Amino acid sequence: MANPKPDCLKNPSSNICQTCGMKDESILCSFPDAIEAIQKARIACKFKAGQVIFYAGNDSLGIFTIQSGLVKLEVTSPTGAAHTLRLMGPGGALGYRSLFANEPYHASAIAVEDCELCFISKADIMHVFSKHPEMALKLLEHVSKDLRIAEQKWMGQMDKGAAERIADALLFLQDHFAHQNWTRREIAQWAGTTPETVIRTLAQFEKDGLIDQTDGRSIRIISREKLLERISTPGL
Amino acid sequence: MANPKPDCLKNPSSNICQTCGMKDESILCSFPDAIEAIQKARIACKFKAGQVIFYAGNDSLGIFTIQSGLVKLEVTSPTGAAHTLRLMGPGGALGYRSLFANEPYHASAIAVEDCELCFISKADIMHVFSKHPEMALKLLEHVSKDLRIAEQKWMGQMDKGAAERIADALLFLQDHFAHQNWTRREIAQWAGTTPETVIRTLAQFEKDGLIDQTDGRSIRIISREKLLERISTPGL
DNA sequence: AGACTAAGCTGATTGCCATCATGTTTTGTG
DNA sequence: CACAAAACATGATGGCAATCAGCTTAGTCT
Repeated sequence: MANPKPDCLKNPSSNICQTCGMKDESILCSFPDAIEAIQKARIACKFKAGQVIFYAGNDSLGIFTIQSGLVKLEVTSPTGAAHTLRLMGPGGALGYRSLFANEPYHASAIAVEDCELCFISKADIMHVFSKHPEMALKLLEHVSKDLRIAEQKWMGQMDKGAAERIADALLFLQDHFAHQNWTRREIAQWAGTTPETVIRTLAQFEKDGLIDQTDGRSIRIISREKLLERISTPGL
Repeated sequence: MANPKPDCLKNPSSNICQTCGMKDESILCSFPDAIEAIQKARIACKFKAGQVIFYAGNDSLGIFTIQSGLVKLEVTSPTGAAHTLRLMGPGGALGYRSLFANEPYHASAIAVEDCELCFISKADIMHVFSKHPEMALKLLEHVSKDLRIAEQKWMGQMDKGAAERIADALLFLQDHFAHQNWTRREIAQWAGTTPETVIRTLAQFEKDGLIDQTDGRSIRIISREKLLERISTPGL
């Protein structure tokens, strides 16, 4: 096969994966029939925290699935501010939007933690699709949900204050990702605000007994209920 | 066939359409083989400006394609502010995201102008898909592009000032939709701001010779170039 | 025509939050 | 251990845009 391979696969830290575990949660593995075909097509690669998996503007050569670790999709505005679009953990995937849209990446993918990925080339994906047409519908469902999530998060940002967005972010990050060491900057990039505002807001939350951050820099949520109250109180 | 039909089809203004013209641009008509099957499944319905085609929270029973007129997808925040998520004209479609995600609508669809739609039930869509698997890939491409557009517009809103977003809106609305009578309110809902701010900004644009609004309420763009300059000037 | 409603327009005010500046603590690396 | 770099924290300032209020114009209906 003469499939193009991303640069990362030529790095010394890469190696061919014959036996890497297949997570059931992965969007590519909903159909048992297709798993074997995908297994054969996978190529493993590893990234350290902070490394860039792909850059906005480049073409998508295939899909990365996440075996372990956390990855963020990030866009940088003309003014230089970075914002986190999506976060993906084990079982998630990267690069599928660009692949299916036949567009270049519109965001860069960056490893938040050390992580292990598997790469599946576009040709291999399409080959599996041709044998298992139901998979396209499954992916369609997945991307359609992504679209709702993006539009909802967007609208949420619009008419909420910074404190509400930060409370939102705290709950979301705790619920969906084990990773405990979120920096104030990372929270800010997810909540669409600045590190200073995050710091001030967290101090206020602590004063109000909603969270506890006396233990180093980690944030412990004391009262989910009160945090939830802060998120949307229509009339007040 | 015992397919569920939306309420609108029971209205007096609805009628069965046997011969309505099929637009080539429609996302459902990329495959000639499938057109005939879809033709048979279509049901026509009409809406007047301001009428609601479906409400957020309801389940998607199928897809509407737009024969003529303009439709907006709108969300209302807990505080009561309305924002326009997407705009669709002739050849566009409605309801497909919810359908494929198997989720309720997350936004309401409202006719901006009088319009003529055609409804195709979920069962009919799926039947066509099963015979033409390539169509699912085409839809996947379409939704993937929607996702990019949503994420890009969102990011654009984040770190642009109101004037930039309004300049953006003016150009976008002129380029993509013939409809000339955008109210200040509609522009505000698209640009993510308030009617007052739109009015003040337009007055400033007029003073600077970018637009002309002496003719009643319509907005004539004098200099696209200068408007574009306002949109993104990174360093300055 | 007159009345009523929606849209357009203007001014004054306020508050939120980004920005800048500065200092402190933590981390991690040779 | 030292030292640099990054993260955390806090204060002061200013600008932008939402909000509220009042008013004018346009459009519609009887």
